[in-house]
Amino acid sequence: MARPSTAAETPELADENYDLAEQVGFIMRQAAQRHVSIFNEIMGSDLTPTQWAVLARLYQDGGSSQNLLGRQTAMDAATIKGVVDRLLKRKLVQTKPDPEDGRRLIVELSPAGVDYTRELLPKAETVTKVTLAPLATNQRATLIALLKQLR
Amino acid sequence: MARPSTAAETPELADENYDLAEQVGFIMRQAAQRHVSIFNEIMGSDLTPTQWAVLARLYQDGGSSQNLLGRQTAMDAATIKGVVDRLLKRKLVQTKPDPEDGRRLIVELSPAGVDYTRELLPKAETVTKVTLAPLATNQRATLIALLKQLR
DNA sequence: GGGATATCGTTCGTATACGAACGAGGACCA
DNA sequence: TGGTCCTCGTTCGTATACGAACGATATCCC
Repeated sequence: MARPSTAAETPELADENYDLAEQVGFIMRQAAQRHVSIFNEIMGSDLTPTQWAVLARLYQDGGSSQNLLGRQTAMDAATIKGVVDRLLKRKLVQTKPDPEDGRRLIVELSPAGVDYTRELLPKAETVTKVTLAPLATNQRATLIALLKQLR
Repeated sequence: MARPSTAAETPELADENYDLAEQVGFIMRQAAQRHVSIFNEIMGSDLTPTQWAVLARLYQDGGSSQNLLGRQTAMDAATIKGVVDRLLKRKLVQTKPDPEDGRRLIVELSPAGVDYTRELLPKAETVTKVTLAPLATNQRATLIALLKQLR
């Protein structure tokens, strides 16, 4: 490892083997960036990956409370609120109070949201396909299995 | 796949096999979230993963122009500017104009930044270790090799 | 020399991400 | 019944992320 020009010359050899470019976190961030880039190309820039996650989850399993929806799509309460608000503004989603629990807000797809989601499903499948294109078929299953263990 | 309550009943069976929870992008986002969470626990909340990436890169290879530094740490020009600005405010980094190119701003570690980075190196190694802890040794190399193909 | 082209750093706007704090509502038990 | 504790949704502040546009500077090539 090269020394920075301003470094005092007391190299602790024990740490000289740290290479940023070899750390999982850094590599994973780059892979995720490429994925988002592919997503934007294919899905169009008017929908983000997190917004799509919400639509897809609601399409699969119907409405749920806002916080639960956030858990199902890997967003905390503050983040899911912003996403739902933006989907509400576009009328892809609608909300209503939960009659059984005064704290809860039920979020579900609007009819327009259902149509919109259904139209985008083939593109979403393409996103996954293109993202995994550099890998051989058996490698794709391996990668997904390994990533699942890191959740 | 369950139908959303507001869906018209015209299932296109071709798309019924899309499951959000099985898409690489979604799984990768969750794995990245866990990694960041581990990072924050170990490194302390006063430094972010991207800020660390900048410090580590400068420590390894010395100063470089701001945009090049961004490329090396996987950030675009707008993002790297914000990160450098915040590191400047903490005096972990210093800048100077490039005498050979009037457009360039050279960014390098300050002496305090060198010390700070060197102290954190062992913790950074721990972050990688803990992140990969759920995997067997041979699986770790496999995962990294696969992720590298997705950049 | 000078014009076309490219790069550099900056700024703006929008969208995640998430910690922290808050009030309202619900569950539980003494 | 009343108190304690938890969950829910909301808001604030900070930090990535990145597209788009801009002016300043370099480079290339006729």
